[in-house]
Amino acid sequence: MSDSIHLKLPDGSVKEVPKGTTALDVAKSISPRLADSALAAKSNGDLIDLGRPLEEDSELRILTDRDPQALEVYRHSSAHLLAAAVLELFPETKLGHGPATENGFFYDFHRQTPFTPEDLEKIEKKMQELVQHNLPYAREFVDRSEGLQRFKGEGDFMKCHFIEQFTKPDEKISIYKTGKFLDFCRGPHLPSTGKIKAFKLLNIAGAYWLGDEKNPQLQRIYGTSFFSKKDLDDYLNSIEEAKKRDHRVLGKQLDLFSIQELAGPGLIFWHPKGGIIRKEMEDWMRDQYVKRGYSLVYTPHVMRRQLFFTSGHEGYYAQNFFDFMELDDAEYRVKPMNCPGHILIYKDSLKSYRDLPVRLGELGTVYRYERSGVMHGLLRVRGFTQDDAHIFCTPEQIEKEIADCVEFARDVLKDFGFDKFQTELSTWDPGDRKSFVGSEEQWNMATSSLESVLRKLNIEYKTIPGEAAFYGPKIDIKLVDAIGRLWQLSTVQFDFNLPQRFSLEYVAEDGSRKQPLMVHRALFGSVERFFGVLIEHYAGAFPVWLSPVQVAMIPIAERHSEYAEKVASQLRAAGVRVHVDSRNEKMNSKIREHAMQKIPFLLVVGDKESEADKVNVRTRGKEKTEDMGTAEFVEKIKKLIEEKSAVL
RNA sequence: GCUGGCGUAGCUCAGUCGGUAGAGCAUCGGUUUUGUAAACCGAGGGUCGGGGGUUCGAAUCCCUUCGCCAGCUCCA
Repeated sequence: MSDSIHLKLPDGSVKEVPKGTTALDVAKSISPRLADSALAAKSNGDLIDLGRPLEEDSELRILTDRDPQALEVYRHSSAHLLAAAVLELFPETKLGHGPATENGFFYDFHRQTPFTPEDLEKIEKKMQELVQHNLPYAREFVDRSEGLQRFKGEGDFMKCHFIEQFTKPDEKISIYKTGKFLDFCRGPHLPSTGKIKAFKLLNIAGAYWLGDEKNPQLQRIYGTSFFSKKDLDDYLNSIEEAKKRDHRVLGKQLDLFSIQELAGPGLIFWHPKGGIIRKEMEDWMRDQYVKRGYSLVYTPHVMRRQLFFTSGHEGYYAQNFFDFMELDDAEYRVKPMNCPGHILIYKDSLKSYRDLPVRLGELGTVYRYERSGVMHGLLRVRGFTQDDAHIFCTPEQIEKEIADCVEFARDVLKDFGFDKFQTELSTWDPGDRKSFVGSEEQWNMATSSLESVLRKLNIEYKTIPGEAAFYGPKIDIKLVDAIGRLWQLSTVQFDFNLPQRFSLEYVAEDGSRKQPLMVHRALFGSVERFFGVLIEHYAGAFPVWLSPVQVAMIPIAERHSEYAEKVASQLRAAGVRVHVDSRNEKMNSKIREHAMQKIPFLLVVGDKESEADKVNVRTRGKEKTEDMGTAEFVEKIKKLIEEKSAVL
């Protein structure tokens, strides 16, 4: 039995130290500077407190503010700091839990009277004070029963729940203490509150206890913290930047769409300018349908309720429907999905294997009841149009069909200006038969064909077990927008359910009747949602081909209007959307206005231009204007539109 | 749906202690005819989200309802 242990450091060196040495001791022995900047440590890959005595040989790494992993510890400690400050100010508060999150941290509190925004300021001030006091995050181990008793005595029912949930009866439990605040917590934490340099409380929100809406709601306080004031400011700025891209704000400023209180929430009015963008999106999609061998169909918006009993949707999604209506002694409903309609078209005639694959596509508008609190601009609505298609094919055809769908999806995203994606394969949970229909063979076949497609296309993907639709596995493609946010839009899904429920058939080569496989896919996802993402991605500065107004003509004085009209008609003849602004306003004011409308090209014309058949081009985002022959500009913009160029 | 916040002119917002509503931009009329991001003068515009209540009197206080925002829950 040796009293010393060996610690291997990241530079490869090995230190022999007495048992019980802490990571902080090691840091001190390396340099006082390191000891000062150390925040936590990693021992054999596990995050630990700097002050934790080391008992055995291990690989040790001291974490400072250069390690992203230290930030998680830092934020977790920030959450404890928040809780400590709340207890100082509001001692009667009961505590839930307070983890680090992707962008900060939160802590859940239970309290009779909810926190107000003024409370938030007070709490933040108190946190500042506790940082000044440089309180240690002290860890101790107590007997489970003792710990339970202590929390029970304080009425901390949530802490008791966590102890009972996460520890076994004979275990010692880990407690962290910061000032008056005691937490059942496995850590690790910073050595003391003084290490926290930059934090801000952001907002207060409700959150269900244990995430279950049947439980009472807690008060959740959100905050964030960073290693430096500068990082914090950068983050707060980036929130401000994201706000400027908000499609609801831009939709108003650029007059793209609206939602009308009188008409109802979650229902979109496409204004003329948004309508042009929608037309471009739809034209693109319909052209692609035709090019890729899809057939375009249209199905009714209101259909007999019986259809949805047959499809099974009545049972599974009744809570997501708009209520049905009665007409002539029958019940009808607005469609919440397009699949049953397409199936009726498929079934209307007997199909031969020679007819397959049948690909039926529709820009189909559906209505779904979303709970009142979940609507969000264009991204979560009650009425929307899916670029929906259903493919019916033989087992031999399935892989190619899926591969084509995935490539189609990538082409959509690319043409609309997205070049980064993440792909996910959602599979079933064989243990959860209640949530998934179909046999094990069906699931295995379907999942392996999806996998094989992704492999053949050389697409990296994440598998997410248990996330499949109840009727089959699916491939989801998430796009990454201009500021790095992820959006779920495209989906390619297997469906075992509907072919069975509707007894779909085709006649095989040998004359027997077989059931076709069915693929359900939507690439924009919903036209509304895709539009919302486009607005945010481009911050309203659309590529020329999508811009509602592509060129604004600005005659300098009234006498130049005629020439402006002449240029405009040349542009219109070339298929360009051009607006001539002949208002009695200063040129400067017109430039300002149209620049704020993010119009790609402003053409100023005066005496110089009209005499030489030229235009003065002011390009969005560019400081300098340039003189150009009219014909030259027409060719330039034609080319940009044709190429769907994202740059001007 | 839940917790909290918020609804004032077309838009962005001010409005003190409860005393009958105001600015800028936009709109309309006029003047001006302009060289690269806001010309000047004038006018009109409000059941203060809706309904009810308290009060001599309500944008302001209370109740209720609709909508919006943040988050939770949900998202086939």
